[in-house]
Amino acid sequence: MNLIDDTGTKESSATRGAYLTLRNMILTGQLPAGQKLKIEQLRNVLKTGASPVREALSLLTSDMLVERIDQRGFRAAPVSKANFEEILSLRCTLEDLALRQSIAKPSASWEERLVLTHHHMKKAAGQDTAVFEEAHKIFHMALLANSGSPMLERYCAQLYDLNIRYRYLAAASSSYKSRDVSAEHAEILEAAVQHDAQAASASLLNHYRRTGDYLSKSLDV
Amino acid sequence: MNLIDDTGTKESSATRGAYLTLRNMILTGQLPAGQKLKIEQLRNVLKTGASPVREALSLLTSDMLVERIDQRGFRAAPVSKANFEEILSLRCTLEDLALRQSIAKPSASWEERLVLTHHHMKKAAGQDTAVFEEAHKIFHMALLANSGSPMLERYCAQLYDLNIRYRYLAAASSSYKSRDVSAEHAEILEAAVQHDAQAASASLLNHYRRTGDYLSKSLDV
DNA sequence: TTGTCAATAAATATCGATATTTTAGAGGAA
DNA sequence: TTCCTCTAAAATATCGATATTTATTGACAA
Repeated sequence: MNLIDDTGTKESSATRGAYLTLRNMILTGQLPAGQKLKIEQLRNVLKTGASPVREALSLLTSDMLVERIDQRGFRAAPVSKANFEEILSLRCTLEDLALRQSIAKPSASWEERLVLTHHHMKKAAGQDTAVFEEAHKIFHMALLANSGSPMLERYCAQLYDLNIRYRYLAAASSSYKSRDVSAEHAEILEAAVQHDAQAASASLLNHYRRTGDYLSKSLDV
Repeated sequence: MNLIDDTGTKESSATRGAYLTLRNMILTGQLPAGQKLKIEQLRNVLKTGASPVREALSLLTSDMLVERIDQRGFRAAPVSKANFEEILSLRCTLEDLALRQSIAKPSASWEERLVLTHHHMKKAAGQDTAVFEEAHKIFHMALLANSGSPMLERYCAQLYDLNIRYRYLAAASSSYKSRDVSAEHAEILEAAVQHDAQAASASLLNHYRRTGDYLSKSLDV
């Protein structure tokens, strides 16, 4: 969950620490797509034994961030335009569903959380990319958090992360310039607290598709 | 994939063997829901070291068949009526989508595969439960296999497995008597090869929901 | 030059042992 | 009794070493 936690608090376990660090490295592109992930090499980077590393890689396999090739080790999952478009399309379907379910039986505490996380995200806007990304994810997940379907939310979170990876990828290329999306966020929030499922869903999908087009272009280059 | 493969061919790796065996044991209820999964105990059952066992359990975590409690080991994922209904609902949404996408741009080889797997399933009807279950899954996954979205298919396969677990659970209880579903299968196949997305989807969802009601009742007892 | 095969090097997968953490239970004080 | 606290037992998490498997290199034959 916490994107930047290497030194800070005492890691609960070596495996969990390795998992979080590796995941972060793959999402941000520090470990490039397709790269071979050698145990010995990662042992040095993470300063831990082979078992935690292997376990962390196994966990990342189910997040679809790492591929396991039997008897031949692990590699960072490859990226492609087709994969990106698949993620975008699935995300639109599943988040639309989760958002509508969340709005269908709204609760006061959920709405309060929405307002709060939106506020945090706005405050984080000026800061470091990683800090904003974290707040951005929390806001978007909060939108879906009242769906009553934990598995659906899990799928959405997974797809969200996979998408982030493409954002970092585009940011590294020159053609991508981050656009201002704060108005779009405000629009989604407003519709959600008004319990207007139709408008909320439309704003959310518009938000994703516009970013998607943007990223898609930078993948062509 | 192969539900019954303990002794047969040389296991490619200890981890993979442990993964397949454990998965099967959880799906069929040999390892009851919620049960603590002790490494030492599984080591004896699987006749392998602690590392492969731990890795297999990590992989099963992402299949949502095993829960990991940090520093406190693993346990078989619990079952509940709410969880069952969530699976059913998600399954209907996602398989509906995948089936429609498959039919949207049909290919000859896909249709041939449908007919073939349906035939195999019919032949397996009289045989052992495990054999039929395997064929049944292959037929249902074949229906979705032309969606062009590997991730969507993966989610569907995952949800399918989670559902199987409840079928075994119900079979163990007295109130559940397996009903005849061959007519329903034939109906789905027919609509699919006719490229009638509307009818195929309706039949598929009907098939799932009827089984769902059936299972749901047996969970009440 | 190209292709094949054997020997070597590298990397993975696995094991056995150990340190650390959690759980269970006994004993005692309020 | 009920609630702590402390200790012993059990189980997890992790390490270091080894066996297996895969990849690489270089010699030799076509």
